[in-house]
Parts: sequence; structure tokens; C-alpha cells
Amino acid sequence: MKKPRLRSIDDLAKLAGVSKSTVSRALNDSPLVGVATKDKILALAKDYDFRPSVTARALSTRSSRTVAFVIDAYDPECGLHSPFSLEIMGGAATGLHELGYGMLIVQADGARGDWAEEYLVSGRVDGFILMTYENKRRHVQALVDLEAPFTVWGSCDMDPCCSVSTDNRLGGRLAGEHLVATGRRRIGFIGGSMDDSEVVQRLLGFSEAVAIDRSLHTPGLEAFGDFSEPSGFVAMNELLDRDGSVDAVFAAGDMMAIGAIRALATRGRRVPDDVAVVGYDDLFVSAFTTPSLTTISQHIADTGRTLASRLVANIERGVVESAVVPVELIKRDSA
Amino acid sequence: MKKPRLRSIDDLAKLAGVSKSTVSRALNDSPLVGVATKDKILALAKDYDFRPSVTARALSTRSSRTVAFVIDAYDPECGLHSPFSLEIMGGAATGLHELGYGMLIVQADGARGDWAEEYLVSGRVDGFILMTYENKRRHVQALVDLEAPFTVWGSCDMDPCCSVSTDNRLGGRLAGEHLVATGRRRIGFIGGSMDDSEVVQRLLGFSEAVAIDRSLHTPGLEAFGDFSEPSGFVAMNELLDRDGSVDAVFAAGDMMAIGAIRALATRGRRVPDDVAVVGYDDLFVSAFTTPSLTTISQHIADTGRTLASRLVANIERGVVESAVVPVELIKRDSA
DNA sequence: TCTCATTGTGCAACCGGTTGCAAAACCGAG
DNA sequence: CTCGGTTTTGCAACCGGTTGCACAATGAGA
Repeated sequence: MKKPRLRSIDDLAKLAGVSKSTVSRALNDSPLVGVATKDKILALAKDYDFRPSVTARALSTRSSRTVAFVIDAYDPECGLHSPFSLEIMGGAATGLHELGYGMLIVQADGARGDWAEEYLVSGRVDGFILMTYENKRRHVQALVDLEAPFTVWGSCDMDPCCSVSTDNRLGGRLAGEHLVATGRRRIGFIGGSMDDSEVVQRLLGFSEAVAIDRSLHTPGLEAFGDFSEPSGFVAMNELLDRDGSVDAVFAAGDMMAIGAIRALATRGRRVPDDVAVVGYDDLFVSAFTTPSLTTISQHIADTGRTLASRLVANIERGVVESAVVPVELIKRDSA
Repeated sequence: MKKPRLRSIDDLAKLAGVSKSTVSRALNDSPLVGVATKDKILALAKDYDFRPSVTARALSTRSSRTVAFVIDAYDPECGLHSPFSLEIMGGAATGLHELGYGMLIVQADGARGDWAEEYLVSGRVDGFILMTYENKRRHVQALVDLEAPFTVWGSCDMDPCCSVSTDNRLGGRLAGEHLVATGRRRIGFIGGSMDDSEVVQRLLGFSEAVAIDRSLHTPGLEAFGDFSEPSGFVAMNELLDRDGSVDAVFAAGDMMAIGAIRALATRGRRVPDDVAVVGYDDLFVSAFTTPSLTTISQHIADTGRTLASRLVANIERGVVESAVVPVELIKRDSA
């Protein structure tokens, strides 16, 4: 039998011999419909493969069931080129889908906060997942001003603010302890900017671990990049120039660790024999570098899902609660 | 002066002392409004920072100005873990934004084609960008059956079908020629599945280049993976077991090339001194591997933009026209 | 001054759902 | 059989835009 396409809830209503309100209620599993009627309507809907218009629904309910995943286009750590952001995004997409939400990709221009209104006020999205380091305060402020539901990756001291972050201090300590335990004597640190509290915490934890013997790490043995690979390359060279006896480095991001390894290779140092390298993030590629990278895992995919579920909780129930996902040392070949 | 938030076009109409139709036309830059009226309305809109509801607009015009970027969750080359897909996605997001479209991330389940209806029929999106290898035919067929506008990455012989691909044969030839020119004598090939026409073409071009001297490459010197890094690792080991005198490999994907390099390192072969490696794709990370990867660039970001612009052309003007983006050899350290 | 185009503007229907409220249907108890 | 209460159902308004069509205003030509 030929089944004409059902355009709207009205068509389905006619077919079932009821009113559109009843159909609407049946499709939303409302208790205000009789069981028999509901079953009949649902069977019919399934039979005709009917899909109600999400647009109409959105207009009527003033909620789009869509959120924006915002990445700062020019942020080296969080831009569209950053493997880290992209992996978080994957996790978030999965989480949102499970919760029945769609995910829109938005590239924010660091300069203007205007994107927030563009997407929220126009009703395109119900909330935001924010992925940014460099302009975090500005972006968060824009969202707070708008009273928009959002979650943000990384620690955030603003209020109200639902952040999902990891225990950076613990991560730093795990890295330091591992290097100390494997007998390293001169351990350097490569960070992102010290304006970034993530970096500060990682360094802090790292220092604690190393502090059992002050000779292991001196404050001078630190260099800073921007989380990008080339900046890790540069930073490693700086460290080597400053102190040729370095026998280990802890980099606060895997891409920088990878850059450091490249610098070491260029200067003929073997990893891990001459210099051990520990990274931070556990990117997808980090298992496949040569040598594979020992690193602190932030369980990126889980983090993405958490960002998703917290945001939905905020949108639907007004719950604003930050989360901390666990970190873990992943032992591979580089240290 | 305090500016109350304008909820709708009606509010703005009252403010301007005109009807909502006029406001609607003014905002859409219709020629049916007087210039003076239009200017006045636009000024007012700007002043009050008014954003019309995209939802209402979508309902009325039956177009969401949103497209879905579909990735096959379980496809090793195109899943959410594939750097290649993610980079294309970045390009597509940029292109779509420039064209005033939003991009929704959809993870398709290879098994069911059901996602297409879910998103199109419900009016969530106007079209699809398809990123898949393994289930390409099935997915494309689903879209064709729905008469949905879409563009697909990679060659596609189905009709109607707007594909954006690269000249794989030329790419393969460039790789082969480079290896021959640098004096390699025993050149292996690592492909994805031969069911994949991309791979077939790359091998074909490669063979042409190498054919000037049949001894350079023998049909037996081929191994196949699935574009993932571990599969490249395995394939490289196979080649080495089969013929220890291999002095070069062309891998049909960068992740496999990276896996091959790891295998070579494990077995104590130096790259490029003992064995040269050429990849395919020019991923973001390929510049940062150790050694950095010589590869065939597909200009991934441009490709993403092209996917976007073709799709929009299809949606808005019904134009279905495939595109081929140029390839280029990027010389780095691995060959 | 009167016509007739030519613009410019407004009315009202429509897009396809949701939902408050009234009314109908049903039920058991008295 | 009537009554009061509990389900079920339907009507109609609403969400916030777009657009066909009728009508008003304007200006040029006769």
C-alpha cells in the first residue's frame, strides 16, 4: 500500500480521527491521552514514518534543543586546529546526541563577544559549550551578561559558571613523581602562559613532586609556549641552551611535548634514553608519536560528555554545578 | 536610555510605526519597501540590537539555513577520531559560516540510514555533508532516495551526486616520482581497502610512476590497512617480513604512514636513511611527527570549504556539480 | 484636473507545532 | 437514574516570522 507522506500533525490527526492536540500529546507521551488513543496514534506515526517538525516545535516551546560548541578561532590551544578541542568536541557531540540535543559548531572571534547574542537571542541554540583559553574571561563574561546557560572547559573563577576541569595540580604531581621515580636528575618544565591557571596548577603540582630534592628542578628550568607544537619546539631548545644537562621535561600539553621531542631529535638527544618527556592531555595522536608519549590523561572524551550533560542539566533544570574529571598517568615510551 | 528588549518583529513595527510586513521586508532588504522606511527600520533594529527569531523564519520559509556534517562513527578513516575528518570539518564550518549557514554535527550509525530522515524530514537541516568511506554507497543511496541535497567527500559514481575529491591518481604518481627521483630501489605500497576507489587510483598513479623500471616495485610489495595508525604499523611489518630490502614506502594515508614510521623505528630502521616514507593527506600533525612527514597534500581546509559551498549551491540553486581539488607534494624529512 | 501606472504599505493567512481551558465522556456511588 | 468526580478530547490562541493580494499614495502624462 502506498503511503502518502504526512506533512504535519494535522494529517496524522485526520488519519487517526482525532484532533491535533491529541496527536501532539500522544507524541509527547503526555498522561493526558487515553492509552488506547495513544497507542493507535503512535502505531500510525510509526507506520507512516512521521517526523514532527522540530522547527515548529522549537518556535512553540521556545527551545531549540540545540547547543553551540564554541571554539575560539585564533586560540592556538583551542582553535579548530587544536587536536585537543576537536577531541573534546567529539565527546560532547556524542553526549549531546544521547541526550537528544544537536550540536552546532560556532567559531568565535576573540575580539567581539557578539556571537553569543547572535546565536542565543535569535533562538538558534539554547546554550553554549565554551572551549577557549586565551579569551576565556571575556567570553564567559559575555555569556554571564546574557544570562545564557553554558559550560566551560577548564577552571573558571567567575560566577555563575559551570566549568568542567581536571585536577591540574594532581596531574602535575603525577608527572613529576614519575620522572623522579625513574631516576631523572635535572627536570625541566614547559608551560603555556602563566596567565593560565591550568598551567600554574600543573607547575605547582609538579614542583611539589620534585621538591623532595631541590636539585632536581630549578625555577630557571622553565620555558613557556602557547600549547602549539612549534612553541614546544622553541621552548625545548631554550631549555637545552640554558642547561645542557637536562635529562627530563614535563610539558603541560601533548602538542608541546611533541614539539619538544622534535627539538631533541634535531639536536641528537635520544628520547627517552638521554631525555625523558612527559606530556599532558593524552591526545589521540599521542599514542602514535615516535616514541609514543608518556602523558597525563584528561580522559578527553569523557570530559566532552560531561560538558554536554552539565549543560543540558543547566538548560533543563537550571542546575549549575562544576565538575572535575580524574587524571591518570599513561605510561608509554617517552618516559 | 534604557532599551527594552525587542521580542519580535511586531515590537519593532510598533516602534517604527509601521506594520510587521514592512519590518520583515526591510530586514530582508526587499525592494518592496521605501528607502526612507527601510533606513529608519534598520537604524532602529541596530539601535535596539534586534535579532529576528531564526526559528520562526525557518518555520515560515521551510528552510533552516543549517546543514549536517555527517561522520560515520565507526569508520576508522572518517570517524570522530580521524584527524582527517576533523580537519575537513573545520574547513566546512568556516565555509558554511561565511555563507550564513550553521553546521550541525551528526554521527551516523553505519548500520541504519535512518539519520537522514531524522534530520531532513523534521526540518532540522537543509542538506548534508557526508564524510565516510566504508559505508559510502549505503549512505549516499539513503540521501538520493530522500532527494536530499548533499555533498560527499571522495569520488562517487552514483547519480545524482555532488562529490568533492582530489586527483588521487596524480597524487599517487607524484609520490612515486619523488621516491624514484631520490634513488629508491625497492618501493612498497600501503593502501586502505582495495574496495575503496581512492586507494585504487592512488596505487594506479603510483604504479605508473614506478613503472619506468619494473624492478622498483613489485605487485607483491603491497599491504593494506584501514587508514588507521595501528593498521599502518601492521602493514609495514608485513612488508618488512616479506622483503627486508624495502627502501621506501608510499602509504595512502598519513596516519598509516605514521604507523609505518613507528614500525620502522621499532625494527631499528632509520627514516629516511634506510627507508623513505611518503604519506597522503597532509594532516595537521604530519608536520610535527619525528621525522616530519613528506606527503601528498589534499589541501584539507580548502576541501572542507568546497564541500560547504557546493552544498549551499545545491540547496539554494539546485546546482549539482562535483569538484576536484588539486594535490601537491609537500617535501619534509621522511623522504 | 482626471487617469493610469508605479511604488509603497498593510491585512490576513500560513508555516506546524504546544497548551490553557472548556466541554464531553465515562465511571462508580448513592 | 442522577450526581459528582475523574479522565479524555477538542477548540482556539499562540509562538514569530513570510508573503500573496488588495489598497493607498505618489507622480507623470493627457
